Amino acid sequence: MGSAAPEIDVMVGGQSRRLRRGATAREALDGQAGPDVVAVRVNGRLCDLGRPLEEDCRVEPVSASSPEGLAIIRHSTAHLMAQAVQSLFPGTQVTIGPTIEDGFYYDFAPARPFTPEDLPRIEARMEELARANLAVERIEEPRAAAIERFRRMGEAYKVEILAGIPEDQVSLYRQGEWIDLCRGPHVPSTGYLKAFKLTGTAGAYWRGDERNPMLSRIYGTAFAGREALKEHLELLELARQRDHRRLGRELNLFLFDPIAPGSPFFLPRGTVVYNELVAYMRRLYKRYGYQEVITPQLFRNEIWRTSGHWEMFRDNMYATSDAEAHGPEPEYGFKPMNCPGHTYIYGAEKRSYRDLPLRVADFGRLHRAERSGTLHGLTRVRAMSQDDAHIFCAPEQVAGEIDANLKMMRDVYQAFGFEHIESKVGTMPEKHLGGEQTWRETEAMLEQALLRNGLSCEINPGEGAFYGPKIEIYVPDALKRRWQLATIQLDYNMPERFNLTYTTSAGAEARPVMIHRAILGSLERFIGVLIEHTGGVLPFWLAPEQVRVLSLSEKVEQYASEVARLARQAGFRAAADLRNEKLGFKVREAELSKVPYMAVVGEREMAARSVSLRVLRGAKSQNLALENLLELLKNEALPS
RNA sequence: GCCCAUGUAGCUCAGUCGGUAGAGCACUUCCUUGGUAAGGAAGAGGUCACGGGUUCGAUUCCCGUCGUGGGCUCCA
Repeated sequence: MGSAAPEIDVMVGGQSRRLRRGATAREALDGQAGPDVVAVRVNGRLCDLGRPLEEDCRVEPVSASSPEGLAIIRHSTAHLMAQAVQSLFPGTQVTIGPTIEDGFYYDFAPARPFTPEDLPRIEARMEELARANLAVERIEEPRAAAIERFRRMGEAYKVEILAGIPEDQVSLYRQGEWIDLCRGPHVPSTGYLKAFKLTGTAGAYWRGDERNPMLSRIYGTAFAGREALKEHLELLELARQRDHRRLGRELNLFLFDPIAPGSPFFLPRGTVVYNELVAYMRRLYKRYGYQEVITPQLFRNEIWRTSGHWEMFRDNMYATSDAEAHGPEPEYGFKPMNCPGHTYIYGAEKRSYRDLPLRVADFGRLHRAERSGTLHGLTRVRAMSQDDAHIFCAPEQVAGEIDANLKMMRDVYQAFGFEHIESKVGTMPEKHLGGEQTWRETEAMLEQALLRNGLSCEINPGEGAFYGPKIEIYVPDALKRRWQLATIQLDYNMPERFNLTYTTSAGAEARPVMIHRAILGSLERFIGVLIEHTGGVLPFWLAPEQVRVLSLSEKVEQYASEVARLARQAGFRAAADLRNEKLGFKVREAELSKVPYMAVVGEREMAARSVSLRVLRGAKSQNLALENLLELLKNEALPS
């Protein structure tokens, strides 16, 4: 093009303006940039407010409360934190500091790791720097110059990052004396950062690789205003109160003891929930044509060698020997999955196409040697059961089976009130069996299945199982945290390794396909998620105690016992609280134990053979004749 | 497994600048027989996670082990 014209056309808010070339985005907005505008989009690309405009373009303001604006605020707050850290702890190197879902972090290589006590100091320095309202200035310079600059500053990690950047020109951001390599954009000055909070410290490997040095990470969050920050912190507090580990103890559902790390003890109440979930799945299995089996816990290692677990999954397995063992090598492995065992059931008979699809379900107990640092309540355990099943089918039946599974999954999640599920396809991991060709084909089949069923389909690279790609279903709980529960995995390897065959209608020998699937996932994790989703207020059909009869005085003890007995005889889990306590006390305890129905009986009720029924979290009570009470309970729906 | 923090009664937590510990709730007994979220009193309950070290003396300081919590990594 020829020599640049001195003026350019800039579209702002639907109006075109002539501006001199090199005018800043802020000038283009001309007063439309209120105090909550933190950046702009120039032809759709996010830029600093101070960005000079070099050609005809469209400029739109980005407000602090928009998702992009919020991300910019958080990113700038990460910089502010790094500046504070380096001024308080000279010699600390910076590495990276991205924004994350509800905040940001910055990883440092400090002289000593940070502790929680350091956070208030850092926060105070951040406040100072924000009050100083330092201008945030973008600098562009050649990559070589930047490398030299950071080398002189002693920032080895930044030099390493720069070495991996392909562009010749890089951007830096300066606020006060402090400077950092960054793509931007950022807020115009530190005074824009008004609402932030440092939330924790953690160790984190450089570039997420455990072979690299451990860095020291500080997490924080930031919002456009103090009000939004406060709301966020309140949500965190709410999440803390709903923590399933806390509720599990308070509601007497389960306990953990150091005697068996990562392995829950389900107490009588928790066991009711557990068993009701299994009963529910069994009803679905009947409808969807599954057969349940019980298989061994401990297998000779031969099975794990054949399945590939010995090669791919050994780190996660417990092994043992029996009394006759001679060498030091363990001869048996506890099953971490049910699939290899199920291949023996398949292979125990000569199979024909008429047997397929063969759907084999198993609630068997699994053990996995999870690393100690990963254990977390019920959501990450070493001993668990899954609503596991393996479908052996002909290749042409795969699509139909996956569809049926996705349908069953929807039934289940609807029953628990989980909405807005998210689905992904986990693709070939580094450690895998089989050829890449098959992997790519089966990955495509799963993607198509999701799309066909109107589900979203993100790719989760390298997250498949070692024997095949998988559909992962994530469910958000009431506090918008996402958990992976269901999975559908497509496997062409296991049938091959165990040499499974069937006779086709044409009389030929063919190889079946194996589909591994679970809907609740592990019962342990599901119960944990369900507790957090419901805050411990489980649906009636899962409630460990469905009705509690509260006696008002000794005079009605017998009648109270009778009411509870009648409810039990009608098939409900009911108990009578006959203790020598006031009614208010008993009501409080029943409320805290989340019992769905409280039947209060005093002398009036005894005389009328009725109860005064109080519903959990309902202040009002209602007088009901005994028959009507039982009728009401019977109408409490089971999930379809 | 790695980094940081942490471990005191069943639970939630005080406390001991080194001289072997305390509250509330829960539990037991007694009094109270009470109408919809805590009636009163008394009692019992702890090798201060475990193992070493320093010290006249360690629950307290140091080291290690185990557990737990927040992350990293891994995964249902």
